[in-house]
Amino acid sequence: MDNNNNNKNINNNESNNNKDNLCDIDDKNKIDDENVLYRLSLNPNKGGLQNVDKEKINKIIYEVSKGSAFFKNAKEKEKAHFEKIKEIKKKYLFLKNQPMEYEKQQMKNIMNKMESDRDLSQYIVHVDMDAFYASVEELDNPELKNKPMAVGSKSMLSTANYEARKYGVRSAMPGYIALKLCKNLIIVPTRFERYHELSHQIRNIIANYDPDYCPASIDEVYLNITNFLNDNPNYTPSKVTEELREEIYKQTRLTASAGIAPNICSDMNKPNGQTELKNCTDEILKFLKDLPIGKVSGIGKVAEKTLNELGIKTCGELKENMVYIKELFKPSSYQFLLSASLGLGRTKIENKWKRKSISVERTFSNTSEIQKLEDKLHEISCKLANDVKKENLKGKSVTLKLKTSSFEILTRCLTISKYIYQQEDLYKVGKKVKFIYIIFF
Amino acid sequence: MDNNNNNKNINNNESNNNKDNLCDIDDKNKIDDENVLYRLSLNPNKGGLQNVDKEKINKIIYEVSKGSAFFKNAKEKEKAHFEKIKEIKKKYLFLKNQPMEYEKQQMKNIMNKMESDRDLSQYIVHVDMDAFYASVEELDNPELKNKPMAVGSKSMLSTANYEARKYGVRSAMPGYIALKLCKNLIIVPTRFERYHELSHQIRNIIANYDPDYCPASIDEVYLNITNFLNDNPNYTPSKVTEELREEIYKQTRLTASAGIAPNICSDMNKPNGQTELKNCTDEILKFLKDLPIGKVSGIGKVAEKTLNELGIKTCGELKENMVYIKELFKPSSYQFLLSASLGLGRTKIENKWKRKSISVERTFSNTSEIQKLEDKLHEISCKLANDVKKENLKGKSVTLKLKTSSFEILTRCLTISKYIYQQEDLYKVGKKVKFIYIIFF
DNA sequence: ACGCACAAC
DNA sequence: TACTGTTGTGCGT
DNA sequence: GAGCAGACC
DNA sequence: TACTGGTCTGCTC
Ligand SMILES: Nc1ncnc2c1ncn2[C@H]1C[C@H](O)[C@@H](COP(=O)(O)OP(=O)(O)OP(=O)(O)O)O1
Ligand SMILES: Nc1ncnc2c1ncn2[C@H]1C[C@H](O)[C@@H](COP(=O)(O)OP(=O)(O)OP(=O)(O)O)O1
Ligand SMILES: [Mg+2]
Ligand SMILES: [Mg+2]
Ligand SMILES: [Mg+2]
Ligand SMILES: [Mg+2]
Repeated sequence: MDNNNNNKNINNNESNNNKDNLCDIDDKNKIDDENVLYRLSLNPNKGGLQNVDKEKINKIIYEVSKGSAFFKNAKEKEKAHFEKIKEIKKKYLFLKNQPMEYEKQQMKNIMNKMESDRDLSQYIVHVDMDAFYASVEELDNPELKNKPMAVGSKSMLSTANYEARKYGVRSAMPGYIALKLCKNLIIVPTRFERYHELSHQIRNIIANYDPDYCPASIDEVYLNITNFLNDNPNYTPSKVTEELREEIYKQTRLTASAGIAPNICSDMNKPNGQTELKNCTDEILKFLKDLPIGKVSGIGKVAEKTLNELGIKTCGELKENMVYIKELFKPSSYQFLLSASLGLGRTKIENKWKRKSISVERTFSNTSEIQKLEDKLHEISCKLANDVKKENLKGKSVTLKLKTSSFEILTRCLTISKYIYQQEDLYKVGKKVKFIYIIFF
Repeated sequence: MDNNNNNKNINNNESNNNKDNLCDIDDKNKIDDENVLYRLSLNPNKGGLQNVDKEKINKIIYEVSKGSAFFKNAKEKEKAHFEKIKEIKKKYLFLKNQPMEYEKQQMKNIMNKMESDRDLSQYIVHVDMDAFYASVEELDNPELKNKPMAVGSKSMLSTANYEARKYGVRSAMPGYIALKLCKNLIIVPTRFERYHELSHQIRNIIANYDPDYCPASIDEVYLNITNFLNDNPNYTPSKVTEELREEIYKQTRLTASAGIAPNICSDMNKPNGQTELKNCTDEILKFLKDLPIGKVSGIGKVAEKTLNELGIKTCGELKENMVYIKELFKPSSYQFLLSASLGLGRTKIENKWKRKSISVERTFSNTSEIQKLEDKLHEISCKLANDVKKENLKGKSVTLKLKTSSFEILTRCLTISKYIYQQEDLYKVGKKVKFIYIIFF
């Protein structure tokens, strides 16, 4: 499920790939390892605790990662992104030297219009469970409590409890690296069914406050408590949220955090906390003023770096620079950033989620044996057919994804005339797809 | 060594690949297996005996081969060739309906000119050893005599003795197929050094008759006995040739056959025979009249089929059709066919052979493991470096050849700035070369 | 329609 | 020894 | 310069 | 079970 469809790709700028022959001599197309590191876990803006020794942790991560194929791939990606940034910067510097008086006035008008359209009538709450998988594991095995623990395997962790986060252990961190950061880390295997069970339980609780709640992921929900507040005049938004979280805790012994605000960080007071942003423009803008842009959901590490390179580090700075952003980014990205800079989250919650795709993927150790690849194709086609059957689905576009040992990701897609759903058909279409592979280099 | 540089590729016609959208409805692009078989050994025009049960042999070959990857490949090749033939035929039919009076007169003039330029003053002899490798093996192991025997392995035979040829066993036939044709066939492994030894011995004998003899391959030589005849007036060309063959036999106990004629089949009287074509236009043309075109060195199975499809089966017919051939084939092919139709072989023998390329190739069982391919690359680079060293060579263009399990042949070439010759360099360049490979289909 | 880079959890 | 798996977005071609 | 089909032994 | 290995030519792009 993915009801988080706000803006999954805002990295769309106007750098038209005019590879300029005239370019700085000492540019040299080299990317320092340091500039790659930000892609390898530990973004302080994203999930995790603050008070950790960032320097030390990054050093360890770097020592473990450097030279690896994964690191090399990150470096390649970084190099490509660096080129894009160069283009944007150039345009930005040019624009900065323009008066842009008309555009500035225009931007003011746009913002004023949006401001006047701001819907302050709705009370939206965003609830997100704390260290969800890890907390469920602690629930089922209390011995794990107060010990650094993470869910996943030595290859990859899904999440870590807050004890482990003190050491820098995070979601999407390989377990063997996490162990370097915290040698006492306990790694427990994933049990999806159990997490889904509790996820349902939690949603049922939330339904009492808004039957039209909108699940955003396995551990989070958006709900609109405006109706509830009208029906229960003695409640305040904060009180509703407290009660809701308390109710979750009572029934599941799991803690949740919440944000009372349109689309604004519910993780300000994590874990087991909540933050209210009054439905009031001034307070929202004050909150945003110094909020690092990377905190905004939809701005990932790449977009964050792009903006940082333009000198934009906070949402306040973003707002100030929207005149330029309008010129530098494609319309949809600009629109998203504009909304973000004004703190305009959705005030309408829709829960009519309809699946658009279904997929199975497996990572396996490097091989050059076609037979092994075919075996894998068979394996995933079986699982996929099974999953498809469960939901009575059918599809007519099949994408085969291949990740090389250098972490390059290739996809090949084939759209066929009739809908299919059976394993044999999926496998057959998968086999039809061709990957071009280069031998030797 | 290859001093046989007459015409190694005459399959160059004027079919400009105009793939016509308008084409016979029942054409269907299908090639019957029967039309593929001619590519799989047993071309009666080429080496071998005549009086064999061609039908039966072809049936056995077909039964063993059909369905194999090799056969499928031959079929693909045939399909492509079929398209070419279609184009040529279409043009041919068009031309046949033209008066072509000017062209016919022009052709007569050309032929008359060539005829008057014909050099009948030189006596050229072409000596070719009988079943060379096999005869050497019989020489060294007389037990093999009078038994069907071939040289090579179960995978591939280089040649067969005349006893084996009665069963249809031929050069370039896989040993395991040959065994189906002749279950008592003895297959002995190849011993190149030994054949080369005898080859030298034979050449030394020939040098007595023409010190400027020209080796055309390991077992054959062109020599010009004109000087010898002048110096020894009591000899006739036939007598010289007989003496020469007798001398070879005396000194090596190996039989040779010979043709006394400019470039005309020395295998008319194989084995252990000789044929003289008088230096006289009429006799030459009479000989050519009914000679199947496939007998001509330079006309392989593909060119033979092309011509056959035009109704041209003999050199006589070829001569009659040269007006059309001139239009249908590219200049160099036309030139070659014209000379062939008139029986104009080279009357100048050159022995200034200079190597143009040197290569090593190995066939191995199918693999999709890069490591194995790299190992093979290493192996052949070692052998190549060794061979290169022996002749003190160096080169700056490296071609890597890859044969797939479906017998598709791919080559990739890389020309570098400086000359190389060491194994390490050869290997390195080989590794630089890239093959594009398609996974799954 | 396809392939890619990014994003979130 | 070892860097996930699922869903979705927007853009360029 | 590069890649392919065809040829010969 | 299994369809070679070495050298060269001409065409096309
Ligand atoms: N990169 C990932 N890969 C796989 N599973 C993930 C990943 N990130 C998160 N998950 C899973 C495990 C998490 O417990 C669950 C919810 O994610 P999320 O809410 O972002 O973090 P969390 O609930 O573990 O901690 P937090 O207290 O920060 O919310 O989704
Ligand atoms: N296709 C081949 N592959 C590898 N080696 C070959 C091939 N054809 C011939 N040879 C080798 C083995 C032969 O004995 C030698 C001389 O070839 P060639 O003169 O054509 O046949 P031959 O000498 O075996 O019989 P013939 O009596 O017909 O001349 O070259
Ligand atoms: Mg959470
Ligand atoms: Mg979450
Ligand atoms: Mg011979
Ligand atoms: Mg020969």
